[in-house]
Amino acid sequence: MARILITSAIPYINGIKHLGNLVGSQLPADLYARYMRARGNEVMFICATDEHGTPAELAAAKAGKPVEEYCAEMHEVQKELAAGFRLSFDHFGRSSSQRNHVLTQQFAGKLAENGYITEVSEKQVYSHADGRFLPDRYIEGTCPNCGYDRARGDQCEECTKQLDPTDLINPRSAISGSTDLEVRETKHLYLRQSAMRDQLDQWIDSKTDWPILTTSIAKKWLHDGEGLQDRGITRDLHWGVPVKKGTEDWPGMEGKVFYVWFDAPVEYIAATAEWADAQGMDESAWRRWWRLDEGAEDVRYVQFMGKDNVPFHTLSFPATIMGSGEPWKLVDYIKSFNYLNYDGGQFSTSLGRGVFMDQALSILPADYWRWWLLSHAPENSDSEFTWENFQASVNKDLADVLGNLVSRVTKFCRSKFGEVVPEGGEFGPQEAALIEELTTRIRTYEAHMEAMEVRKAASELRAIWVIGNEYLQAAAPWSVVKTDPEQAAAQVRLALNLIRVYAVISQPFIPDAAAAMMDAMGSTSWDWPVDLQAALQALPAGHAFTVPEVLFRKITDEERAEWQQRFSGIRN
RNA sequence: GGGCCUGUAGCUCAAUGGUUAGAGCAGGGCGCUCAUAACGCCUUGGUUGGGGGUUCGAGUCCCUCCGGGCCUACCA
Repeated sequence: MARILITSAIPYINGIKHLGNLVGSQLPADLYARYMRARGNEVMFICATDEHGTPAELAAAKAGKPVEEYCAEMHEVQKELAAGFRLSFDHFGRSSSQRNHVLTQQFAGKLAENGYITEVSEKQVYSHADGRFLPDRYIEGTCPNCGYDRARGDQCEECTKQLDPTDLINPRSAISGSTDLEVRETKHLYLRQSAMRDQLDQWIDSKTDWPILTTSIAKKWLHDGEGLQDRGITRDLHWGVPVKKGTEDWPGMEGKVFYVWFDAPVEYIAATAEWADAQGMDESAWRRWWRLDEGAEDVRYVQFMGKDNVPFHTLSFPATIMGSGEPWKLVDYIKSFNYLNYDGGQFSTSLGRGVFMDQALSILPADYWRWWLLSHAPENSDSEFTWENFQASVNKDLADVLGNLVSRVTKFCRSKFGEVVPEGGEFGPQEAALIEELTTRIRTYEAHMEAMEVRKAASELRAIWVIGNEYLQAAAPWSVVKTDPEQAAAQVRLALNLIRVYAVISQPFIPDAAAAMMDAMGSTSWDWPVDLQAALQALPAGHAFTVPEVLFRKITDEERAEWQQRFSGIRN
């Protein structure tokens, strides 16, 4: 039994996430966590809301609420939705927690002690009307290069030229539109990532089994231009972790907070501590997952994220850990994903284009979405959601192949033998062949799951379901029963046991349907079918079962057309 | 501009440089009647984006052109 620490990139607090966000981190992380638990490993699966930063403050202001209150509410909303999608976090924390404040400040203190923090005095734009410093991209103006009048302070989206906010002609606040701006001198802390470049480079080089997507992004940042740059880790905001050197005040940093990307990854650790607190456990309960000197030596740590998060997880956060000089657990494997597009374009939170988590659950159960999203996960390149594809995949895979199999087996048994596992007959060559083929395929499925090859695992699982139908067709108990009821009984007994095995191995993908299958089989035995021969005898002759409700109803053409229309434009 | 990823059947995707490029869906044919008009079997379908090169051998490696996407460090 291994110990596996799994974290999903933490979703930002300012609204409900869309399906692209879900499939890029939380959902595959959940698949892996569920599989690893099913195999008997000790798993710690952590996620949280990422609550700090300018966008959170603006979203709260827009909602007319204090930012603390806004975040608390949105955290509950996201927590509920995660539960709705059956995301099996051991803890869903908050980056605004006291645990995170303390840990973030401790890391900063250690980094300062070890000489990895420098103070830099710089000029930033302050907006009197907004009462805040403005991040570069919150300043708009006319591009000096191409004349585009909505260029942002960091880059002109029209001509792609990199800009400095002071380059803009007629600059204004993107928040209020105010032109009452002032360049002010302000002091910030920088993390000296450049000083750790070689160490990070060697560390990345040692990760030869990581996805290309992960390592190529890291390499680019390490070697591009003058190499890895130092990074500002403080901001002039109110909402965040106050800048402190451990537990001490940081002279000159009064009123400033740490940059959200400095405190967000630390929340992985803090959320584990929050978990221990919620369980009423002591410090050692969470430290054994994170401290190499307190039991984490044998932990395997896997992170899941979309490609936009890769630089922070391959460079900034490891630099924070390495620079602390303390024995914190570094990530062992980073599984990163490309983007999911929506029907010919991008999902858009601002335009309300695409399907969002709450909307998805309002029209269909979680398993439908889980199955489609995971079986089409954007692992090698961006992939695309279309309603036609969704309807076809879900109807065929879930309703026809799996759902109908359960239905035909249970209903046939009920009509010929009653609602108990029938007695009599023996397994013959046909059954032996089935068991052999299934064993091979289950081993392949396990290998794909171990390797986090999500689409391949889904494809193999589907093939395993198909074999059940092939067997029934070949065995034809509905014919055999007329001449040899004992033989038909043995065939049906096998098929019923197959349903229980399918519930066990399908559970990581479709937990609700799996539970319904297990429940219908009157069993609570979720043991993984390491020995399939034995697993197919778990339900003995005479064992009672029930015929379940239809597991997956089909999506009609009318529904598909209506949803296609409803989610094409502006979110209501 | 630079870097990276990607282009394979109508659609979604496979294929350590090594037989005749494979699956699922869709299309066509046959079978079955237990089942959610479900299932099974057979089958049509390819100049692997274009061109050039390396090699005994290229979907795979190199060059070039074309298309799609991402990143480019103060949104997170």
